[in-house]
Amino acid sequence: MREAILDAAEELFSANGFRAVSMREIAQASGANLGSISYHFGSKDGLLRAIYERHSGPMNRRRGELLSEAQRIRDPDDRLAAIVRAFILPSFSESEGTEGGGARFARLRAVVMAERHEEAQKIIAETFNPINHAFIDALQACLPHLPRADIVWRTHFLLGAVNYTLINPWRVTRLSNGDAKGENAEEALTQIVQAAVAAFRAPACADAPR
Amino acid sequence: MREAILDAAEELFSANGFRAVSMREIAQASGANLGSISYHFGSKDGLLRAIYERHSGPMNRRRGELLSEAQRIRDPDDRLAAIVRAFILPSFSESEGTEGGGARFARLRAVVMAERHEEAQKIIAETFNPINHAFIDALQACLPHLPRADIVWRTHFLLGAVNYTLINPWRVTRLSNGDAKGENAEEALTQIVQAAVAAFRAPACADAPR
DNA sequence: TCCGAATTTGGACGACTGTACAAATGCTAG
DNA sequence: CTAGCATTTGTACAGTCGTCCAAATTCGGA
Repeated sequence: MREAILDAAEELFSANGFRAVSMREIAQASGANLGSISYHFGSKDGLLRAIYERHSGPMNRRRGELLSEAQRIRDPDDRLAAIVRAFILPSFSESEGTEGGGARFARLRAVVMAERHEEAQKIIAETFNPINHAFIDALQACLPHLPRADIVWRTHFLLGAVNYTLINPWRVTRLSNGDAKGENAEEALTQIVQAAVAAFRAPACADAPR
Repeated sequence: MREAILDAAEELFSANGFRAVSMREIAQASGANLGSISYHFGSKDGLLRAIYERHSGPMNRRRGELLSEAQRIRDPDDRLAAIVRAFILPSFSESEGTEGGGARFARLRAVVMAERHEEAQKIIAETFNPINHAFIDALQACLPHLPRADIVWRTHFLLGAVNYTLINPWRVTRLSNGDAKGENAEEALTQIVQAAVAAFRAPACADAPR
């Protein structure tokens, strides 16, 4: 039952946000009793924490593997693209870790992050800061001329683009009159990698003419 | 009093999200009575709509001016940078329209957008689609070789980067150990323009090698 | 089979939510 | 001054919320 609750909660949170979903909705969707959720997770925050704990391990392991795989590439240009891809791939892949949906968990993180929920902010920082720094280091190695601050800014933008796409997949579809398909993970991935690599290759901000 | 309520609601919504803020908090923060809010705006959704109506006019007029100003630039490269700047400048400028805070309203939009609130989604689409298309057209004129779908994708990423920065200004500060300052609007603006211009100049995705 | 631990159940709790409305007040035009 | 409209006030309502708990149930090992 514990797993069913986690599944349902994850699905509902990722679709509607943390605050908007009630414990009773989760209970109904999972077929569990309201009290059972309290029994297993103590509180609503505890439930959220459990969701994070279920995913963060496998996800970060996966990202670590992809990163070190990418770092083995000799050519710096190819390497840069591979690192960017490794950085965001798990957020778009359907199956990951425990069960079907690294994308679902990524969408959950994006939505919860936007809600500025204190507990979540803390969990996210704890869980993702180390691996984020590893990626920044890898990018710095590809772009030795670039100040670290600029790299941080651009990874930040990259994450923002990913999150925005995950939160509103249909937006790009509607804005292009169906020409671009935002719900297509493959297309989103190639588009974002293409754009991000170019952004990383841009000259440093300090060097830019005003 | 009406104005005070709008001010307080805007501040609270932009800081904590729509659902997380109660009518009573708004009443207390604005010094108004709970019933007065219902009297002036009918409902909580009505209040949100009033906030949008207060800002969207001046903001879109401003963006339109900045856009046509940018479009007068001859050199396509300079023009591209100017258009990108015009696209996002109102989201970072402190004073705009009625009173102090285009940034506040932009943050509100970002937060509310992430909450997937139906009413808000509708208002945003109505209000911002036309001007968004105008910007896409202007970008297309700078980049005639690029498929329109790619341009839509990249403006989408641009918006995601802007929103993410507005929602979590401190993130980039913490991630760079204070080297980059996310709360500094000036710095954020130059960094994002630099990155976005490079992204727009990237070759089309269809032409990219796999 | 039976005991004890783990889990599920249904209901209750107080706190909080958005909304509605009559009564009181403020204010302006005649 | 006063009639009439605009606004504010206080309160009540019907729900929903997260949390808690005693009783009932399930289940695995001795």
